[in-house]
Amino acid sequence: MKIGYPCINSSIGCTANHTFRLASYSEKRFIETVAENIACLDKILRFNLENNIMFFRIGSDLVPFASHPVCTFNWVSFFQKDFKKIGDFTKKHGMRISMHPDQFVLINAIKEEIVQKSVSELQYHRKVLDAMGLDQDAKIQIHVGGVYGDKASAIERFAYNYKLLDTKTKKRLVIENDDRLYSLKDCLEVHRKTSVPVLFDCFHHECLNNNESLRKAVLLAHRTWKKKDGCPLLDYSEQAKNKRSGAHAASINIRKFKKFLEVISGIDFDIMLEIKDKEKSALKAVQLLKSG
DNA sequence: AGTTGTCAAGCTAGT
DNA sequence: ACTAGCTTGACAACT
Repeated sequence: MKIGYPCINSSIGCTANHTFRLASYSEKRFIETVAENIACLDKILRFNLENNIMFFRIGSDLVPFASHPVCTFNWVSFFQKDFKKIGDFTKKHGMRISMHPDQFVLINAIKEEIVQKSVSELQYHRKVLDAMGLDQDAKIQIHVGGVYGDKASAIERFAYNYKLLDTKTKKRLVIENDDRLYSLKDCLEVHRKTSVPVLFDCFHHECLNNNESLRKAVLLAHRTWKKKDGCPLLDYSEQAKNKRSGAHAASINIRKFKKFLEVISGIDFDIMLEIKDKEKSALKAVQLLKSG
């Protein structure tokens, strides 16, 4: 069981998510920014290794505008050695990597243009992971997408468009249940049509479910992963106090987390902690596992 | 140096 | 018909 956190480390004074305005795009600016991001990513992963945090989600801004038409620069070959170095480092130490494109990726969109842009964005993500030389266990997680007034058709469209994706992208793609539209049950239906693994988000499941018990839900999602996909992934978060329902907690409640681990005991996952204070909560969780 | 409005992309729900 | 919220950081223009 690996513990991870997403995109940002607030302890080491750099971020791998530098971007800039589209209006100020230039090849020079682009190269400088990507170089800066990769250098920081390297630092983050070294910090993680020292602290036994063996799972990390790389932010989508690592290569800004990578899927935008403005970017014609061949960043994959230009940064090939740097990506490879990072990939070698993570593989050497058995660290897990994932990515999570944002809400604009909708492969079940009705408009063909949106589907095309989404496919390009997915291809950008998989090119990063491929350039690092990572195995099929380095995943790209997305939500199923919009409902467009008819969930059954939207799911059909997802399945149809999914089959049109290139093999390299398909191998990395997993779907996550969300908190408003696509429940675990919906995701399992998509899985039956496509074989895409289901990444279980336990906090979203609290917000939207079909009365499955937590352990039952976890088992159902776990079953959708094949051996070559690596250890099944799971997103963990908690409700923020005094915030709207669905808001992520500022810091992990280690007692709640311990209880959660007891509920899923005997079922192995790599767990991503979607908690605002990032590596700080991850450190607490790692400590808990060590002591337990 | 610090503050504030704005940023590639889209959906849904509420007014 | 229109907009806030998602979830939130980081840039960039302005004090």
